[in-house]
Amino acid sequence: MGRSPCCEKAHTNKGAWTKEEDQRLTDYIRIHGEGCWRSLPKAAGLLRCGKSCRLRWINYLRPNLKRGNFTEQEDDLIIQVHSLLGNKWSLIAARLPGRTDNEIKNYWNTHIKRKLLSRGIDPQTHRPLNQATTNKNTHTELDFRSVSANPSLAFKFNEFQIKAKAEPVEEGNSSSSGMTTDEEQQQQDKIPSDEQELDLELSIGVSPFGRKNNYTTGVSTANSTEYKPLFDDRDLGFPGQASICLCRRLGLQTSENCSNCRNSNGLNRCC
DNA sequence: AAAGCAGACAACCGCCTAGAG
DNA sequence: ACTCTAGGCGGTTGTCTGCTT
Repeated sequence: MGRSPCCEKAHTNKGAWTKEEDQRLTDYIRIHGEGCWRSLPKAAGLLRCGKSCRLRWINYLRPNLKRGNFTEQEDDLIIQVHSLLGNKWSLIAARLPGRTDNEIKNYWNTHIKRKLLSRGIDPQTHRPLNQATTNKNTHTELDFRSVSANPSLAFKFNEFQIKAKAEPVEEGNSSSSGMTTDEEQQQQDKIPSDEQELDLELSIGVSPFGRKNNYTTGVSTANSTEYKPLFDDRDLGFPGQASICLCRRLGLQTSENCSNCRNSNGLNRCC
């Protein structure tokens, strides 16, 4: 038995949206708000799939979207957060107000990938290209889905605060990169200093605050490890959006340019 | 001026998860 | 405990646009 289609495909428009469709969707959401995407097209008089409406709204019609070129600062932030989270576009987008996950994903694939390659850096591992083939799994990409879906894994994260970069998540002695500990150490020793700056000590654990989907970061210093929620939708103006504030941890000395670090009074609130 | 090509990005597809029943 | 559904996400595709030949 196959998967049931998300909508009646025979009577839905596909392809580019017309101005009239945009207007209908915008008007409807202004009056009724977001949500119930499945029934929205019919209610709004649109011959579109609910998913398509949601995507159009989120990626194009939603207010406060920032259009236009990415700044150098945004570039750097994307690269650094990507080095921590991997292809978690929605999480990366949560750090760039006004940018969408789709926009960042496209920008990554068309600009940043090339930029990194031209610098001799592997876009997936964030390591020098000549190391990329032997060191593919040693970056700090975190599989949040597997953590949340696997209670025993979640327990491990909670109990032991496993360091994502330094130790494999699976039990046993197999290294994720297929190298021995000594070989991995040798690879680490070869990494140029500027690369190592990106290798923040990142540990994660299930949120001690008991909020759903609040994964935490642990930032180790010489004396202690500080754990903070990675995202808390209360920190943002729009509920449901995830927030990760890493600006200090990513090396920014001030939070002046991080809108998520400032409250409505312009005061620093989370760094 | 026209054809071919590459880049950019909007939109779609299919999978996954959470929550309701 | 199980099934079903809606929403969300990441990967991929399609189309448009601008540049080069």
